[in-house]
Amino acid sequence: MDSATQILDIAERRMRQTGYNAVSYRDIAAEMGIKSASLHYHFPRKEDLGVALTQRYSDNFAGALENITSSTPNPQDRIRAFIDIYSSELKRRGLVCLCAVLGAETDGLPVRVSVEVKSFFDKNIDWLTQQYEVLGQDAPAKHAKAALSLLSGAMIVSASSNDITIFDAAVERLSQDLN
Amino acid sequence: MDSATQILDIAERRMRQTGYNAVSYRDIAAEMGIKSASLHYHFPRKEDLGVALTQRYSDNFAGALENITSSTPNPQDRIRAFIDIYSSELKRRGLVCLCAVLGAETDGLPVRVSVEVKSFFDKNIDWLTQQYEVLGQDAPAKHAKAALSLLSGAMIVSASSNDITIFDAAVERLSQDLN
DNA sequence: GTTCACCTATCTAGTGCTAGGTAGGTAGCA
DNA sequence: TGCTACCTACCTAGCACTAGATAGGTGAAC
Repeated sequence: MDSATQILDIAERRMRQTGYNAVSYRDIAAEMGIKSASLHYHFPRKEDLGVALTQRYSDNFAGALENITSSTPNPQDRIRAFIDIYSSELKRRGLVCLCAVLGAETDGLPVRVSVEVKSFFDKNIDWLTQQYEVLGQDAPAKHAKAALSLLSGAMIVSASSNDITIFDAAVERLSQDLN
Repeated sequence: MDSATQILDIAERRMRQTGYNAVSYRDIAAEMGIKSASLHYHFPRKEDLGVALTQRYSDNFAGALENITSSTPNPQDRIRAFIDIYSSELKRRGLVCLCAVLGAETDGLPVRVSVEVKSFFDKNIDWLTQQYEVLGQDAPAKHAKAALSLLSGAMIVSASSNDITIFDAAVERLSQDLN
């Protein structure tokens, strides 16, 4: 596999577990079996790694949303598919959304990284707003903001408490709107 | 003011903005106008500071919940008062709940600190569960878990996006259950 | 005259980051 | 084909700096 991709994969997993500042080039390099100096060949500064990471994450997510939009006509099913993205990541890999984690330490991030995080939230809210609009919800934007907040918070509290029933309760709550 | 209290105050504010790992003894000491070595007199290890911080935060919160319980008979009003605690901190001081922030970086915290964070969430959920139970909600525990998740996530997303309407949407959503 | 709250000075470990080097591969050209 | 030039992806070595942490000293307050 491509080294840059491997670096991003490892950094992403670690940052989703511990946050941005707890992850070091040395840790990543050690896991890869190379020297930390070599990481700077691919990502000159840690900030560059952070930006590449959040952009890739955001792009992948946007792609997934496009797939849902084109393959799923029903807005209820679309929202269920949206929830499933977060759900499967948490249940299969035990990982919280990267941007939810980084969002919690916003003021401790390089500005370029926090800008990407904010942009990720924007895109999510916009997409959800569209779905709730089609669904005929009054105040679809409010619904979207609350839905994203609920999912983000549920991942964090659930992972931190090591209690998946917290996340499940949040999903159940969101699903009730769809009937 | 007592130095230990002052240290805790500064550390709390900074950690609620940037997370645990981005806060250093030097930063805190500089803001106080003393040397970083002096901090170790009050809190020998950073882990000790983290534990004291989360315990104080958790105790203060538990006290506030007791006050609400004894002074407010109506469960609807109790939940509104609960929401107001988070709301006023975010709106007046721009600060996210300490444990929501630390919860996001759980695996990057000293274990004793993450245990306190988990305990904070437990207490919140227990108290909310009681209120929803009195309210006659079916599945009060699920309601409580979703409510805490929603508030925690809304603080993070709202602060990170610098958009208070996100938090407001969450509060509105929670308030609708109470009518 | 002991305790308290701080200091100076220093340590070890670890951070991001850079300089300079090199093995092995690729492309252009005589 | 063989030579030259360049590139990729690492390496060793070490820089400057910051982290938390410690030992031992000082002056004021009780």
